[in-house]
Amino acid sequence: VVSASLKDVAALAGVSVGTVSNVLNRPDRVAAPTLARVRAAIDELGFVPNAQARTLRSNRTHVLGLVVPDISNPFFTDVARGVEDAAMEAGYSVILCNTDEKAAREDRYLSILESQKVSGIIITPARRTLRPLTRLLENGVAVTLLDSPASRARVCSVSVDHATGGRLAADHAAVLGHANVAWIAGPREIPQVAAREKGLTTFARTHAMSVASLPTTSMSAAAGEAAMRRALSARFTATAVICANDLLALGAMRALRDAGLRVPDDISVIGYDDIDFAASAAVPLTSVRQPRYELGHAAAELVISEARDPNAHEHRHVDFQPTLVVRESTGAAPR
Amino acid sequence: VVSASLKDVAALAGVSVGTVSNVLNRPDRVAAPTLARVRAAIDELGFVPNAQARTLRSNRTHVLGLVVPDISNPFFTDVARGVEDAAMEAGYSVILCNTDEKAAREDRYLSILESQKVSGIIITPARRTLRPLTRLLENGVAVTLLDSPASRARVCSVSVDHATGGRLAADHAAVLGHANVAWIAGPREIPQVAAREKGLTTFARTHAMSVASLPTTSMSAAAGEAAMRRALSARFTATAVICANDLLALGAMRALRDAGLRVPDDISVIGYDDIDFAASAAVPLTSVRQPRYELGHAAAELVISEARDPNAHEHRHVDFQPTLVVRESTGAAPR
DNA sequence: CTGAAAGCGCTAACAA
DNA sequence: TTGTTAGCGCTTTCAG
Repeated sequence: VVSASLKDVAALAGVSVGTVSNVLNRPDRVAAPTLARVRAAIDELGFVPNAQARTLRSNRTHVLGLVVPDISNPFFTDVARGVEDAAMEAGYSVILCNTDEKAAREDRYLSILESQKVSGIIITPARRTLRPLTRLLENGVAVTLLDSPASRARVCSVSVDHATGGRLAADHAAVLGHANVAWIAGPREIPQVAAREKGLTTFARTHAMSVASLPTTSMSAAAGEAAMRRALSARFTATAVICANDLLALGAMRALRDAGLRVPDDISVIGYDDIDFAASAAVPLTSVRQPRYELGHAAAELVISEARDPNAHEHRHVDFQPTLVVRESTGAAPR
Repeated sequence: VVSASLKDVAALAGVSVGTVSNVLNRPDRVAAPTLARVRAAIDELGFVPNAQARTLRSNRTHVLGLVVPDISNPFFTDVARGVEDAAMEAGYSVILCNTDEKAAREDRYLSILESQKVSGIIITPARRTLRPLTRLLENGVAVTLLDSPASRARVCSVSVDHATGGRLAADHAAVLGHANVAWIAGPREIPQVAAREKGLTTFARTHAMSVASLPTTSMSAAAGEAAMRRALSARFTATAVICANDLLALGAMRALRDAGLRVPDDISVIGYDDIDFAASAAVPLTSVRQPRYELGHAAAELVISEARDPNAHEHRHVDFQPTLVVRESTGAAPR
């Protein structure tokens, strides 16, 4: 069996292919009776237009590429849902591309997306440059950057104000009376993390708060646990621990518990991201929330708007504000 | 700017388009010097073949559809990674479709996938029937079912032996001396959950273990916490709690902790899925592991193999075995 | 081994 | 309002 084509529909309805095409694309240009007849034929044959052929001729696909470092990270999963929903609302579909932060994988995927003639790409690039996207941009593919500090002159972007996020965490600790905090930092090469640290330390400098930085090599729970354990084994005077993400915080809480310290009575813990598991941790975690779904949704809207009308389009930069979600892992500083 | 076409390459290399096509698809049929010349031209122009046009003629895409109920669920996230990696290895890309278990969304996506002429679909259907896939199947689209009990006569499938999973959990509890266990059940309509329960109760019947079933309306941590709280407020004699998934287990542990019970000293807890957070919970969770990534990888391999050679293909059913991962949340029954 | 030419399903002029 | 027709970029016979 082979699926019905526009020609088959035309034959069955007793009209020309041009008319069927009009029924599909400009129904207003078609007389009512003809319209009805053609639509009946379409239903009868279960005709679904071939998107490839349509593209070939009209040079417009309804496909987007979403390129992220790691879809198993709950942050990107929720972003992906936002992208997908916005895309579906606009009649677009989404090709998912996972780079694992590997430049080679990214290149491979960009080439596939080019070959698929996607009309837009939403990307958190593996490098800090738009270089690999040059040819796509030249060919008129709409690109929106997702939470990336790469140059924004030629593209739209959506991002979160991570400096504010860092400040929010510090401010919350200050209000609770914590004057000595530890910062479980994550790798400093990650730009989002660097921004959070900046917000935190800037606040601390102007509020008589001392910050002990505990770097880690990854953003995992294991890394957080190890860092906390190491810190506890030396003299440790902080009464609050602020972490670069929730996984680090969950790990840190495990180390604290093993050391016999109670959260929040002995020590407060603050995370970042507000992943779903933050709420269901043994001690529900206070965290800085990023609007992940909204981030993805906005990115898709931007890229679709550019794809639809490249000429009228002006590049925009949407900056989301993080919010503090207070749960049980933070309390007043012990005296 | 518009991207280079095969014709441009042909002109630059001084050969015909047919020869360029051969360089792309059957390089062995081309003389070495010509090959070199054409490849140089390809590089110089940065030529990337147009997949749409290729499809139109050859009627073969290199695109798969992945249709899942909920990509925010870590289970499906990891499955998706498996699919994606297997697809990439074989030169395919993946369109991601999230149904939210809504029939209407599923229909919409299936129509998009048909229109995109994907060569294969991996799906956990929203209904228990293949009906919505009929036309796709008739048109020769390869379909593989993902952990679904829908009819398997006409398609490949991959699944996990959930009855064995239930038995593994029960057996582990029995070995530790637990004779009274509670089962936090989740919604019974979910077939995977029903199978787990069956494995559990079958084991219990033949091993003098009593099972108190605590149904919930969802699979969330909140539901697990509520169920546990409710159970504790009545007389509660179980020394181990087995949960239909890890989220329920994490919620249950929170309720236990609030009630002043220690895990595993006073009561043991077993989860299901072994999501990443199971390991980083406050008390690392003993859980029944499903090979999620492998499931996705295998599904993609099956569907690609069918897509590549539909005639030589025979439908296969790959059944994965779950394994028990023992962590700190289980211990000997208190006496 | 290479070239010429037909045609995949559709859209977009243009003509009627 | 509808029909006719020329391609979109590529693959694939079939000749040479």
